Amino acid sequence: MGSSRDRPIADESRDANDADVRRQLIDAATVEFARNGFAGASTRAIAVRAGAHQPQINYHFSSKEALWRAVVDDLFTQLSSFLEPEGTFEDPVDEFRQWVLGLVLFSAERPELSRLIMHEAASYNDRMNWLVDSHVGPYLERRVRVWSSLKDRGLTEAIVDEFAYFALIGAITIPFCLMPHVERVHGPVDYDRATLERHAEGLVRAFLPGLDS
Amino acid sequence: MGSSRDRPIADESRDANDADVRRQLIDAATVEFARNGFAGASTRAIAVRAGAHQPQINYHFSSKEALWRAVVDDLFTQLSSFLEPEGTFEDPVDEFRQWVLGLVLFSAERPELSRLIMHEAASYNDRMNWLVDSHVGPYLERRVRVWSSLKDRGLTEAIVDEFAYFALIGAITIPFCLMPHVERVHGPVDYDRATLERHAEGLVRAFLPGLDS
DNA sequence: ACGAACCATTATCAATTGAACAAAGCGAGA
DNA sequence: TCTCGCTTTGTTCAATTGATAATGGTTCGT
Repeated sequence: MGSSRDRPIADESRDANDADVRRQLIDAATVEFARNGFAGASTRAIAVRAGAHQPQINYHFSSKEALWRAVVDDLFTQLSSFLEPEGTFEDPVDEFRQWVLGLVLFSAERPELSRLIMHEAASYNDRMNWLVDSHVGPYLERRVRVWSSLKDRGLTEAIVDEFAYFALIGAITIPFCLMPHVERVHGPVDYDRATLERHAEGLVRAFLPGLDS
Repeated sequence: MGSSRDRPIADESRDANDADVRRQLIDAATVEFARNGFAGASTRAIAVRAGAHQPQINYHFSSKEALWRAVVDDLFTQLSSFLEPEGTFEDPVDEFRQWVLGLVLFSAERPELSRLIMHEAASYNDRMNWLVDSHVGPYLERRVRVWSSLKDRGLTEAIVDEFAYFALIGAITIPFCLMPHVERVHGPVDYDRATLERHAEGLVRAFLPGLDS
């Protein structure tokens, strides 16, 4: 254990250390939580992956739960950078299209967020309540409103309204959520920007047949 | 469902007891595994929910893992009863439509299967390997073949091929997988057969715009 | 140079986990 | 009635969990 293999810091890093451990811990926790869920991820496994020691988790974050929330905060920050403009659209179709594309690109790059949510979303626990209250809630309401607006224009597919948003979320994220399986079936897949854009546009047209371009 | 939940054996049950404990344990484990994942579900919580004792799990099943596999076997048995005909179709469109409807109806009644899979599918572990090898594998290949067949006829939406099946699976199951959230947003939803049929048809037409009925 | 604040590191805690074991209960057949 | 096989029940174990305490070292302000 005492070897230099698991040493957390390189010799050159003097003060980079400060926030660096936090960063390493968050990145490691993102992987572990996304793979194994909250209960399945142990703080020791996270620490090993981060090249740190287990008590450092309780030092830099107050608890395992707080680390989990920090991971989610971090992922949603990254997500928002993919959905940047957000609200500057006049045409709901443009907004819808931009949102689908942004979510596709984000899910391809960071499938961890969807995986993390899927682990918690099967029931209502404290973590899920926090997630809905502090992140998903208002965001989701806006999406529902855009969908209503599109429906009023007669553009939407005849999917049951209550399910439309979640069906779309599923269609967008599940292929990336289950990427190991996609590749098991189809072999390695490459996600050039062009392919992802084509995919996003396909989904838009599937859910908005009224566009009939 | 069982009326006497907190009692392991009803007084009347003489030999019904034999397989009854197995049944109770599987039902309880289905709930616990679906809610909390494999790691998050404890054998003690399962036993309490089943009105049984924790060591009975290792007696009737050899291990927690074996119980999990029994749960999955049970759920797939129920699924197959929803997708009954399976292979008697000449027209791939009929087969596709029947499959979507079956999966919608099943997911509405037993969202546990999708939830259970979502918990495991984020990475490849022993459980996921077993699940793919013994249940999902050939089933999935058939779906991919049907999709190819539909694509050859120019019926499919221009979704990236490798993602089509998984996007559809996501669109079908996620609304039921995340039912607590659907109801949090839209209030209680009722799943009359008619509504579910309408929903399934909407999804079919979304992914097969070539039908343009 | 001194001490204070910060952080890494080791060791250890109580609680919970899945599993194992032994003994008792119980029904059926000889 | 007695015995045998299956099941239940109570207890216990080793391992793992998240968290804390204690110690040591480094950096910076004064």
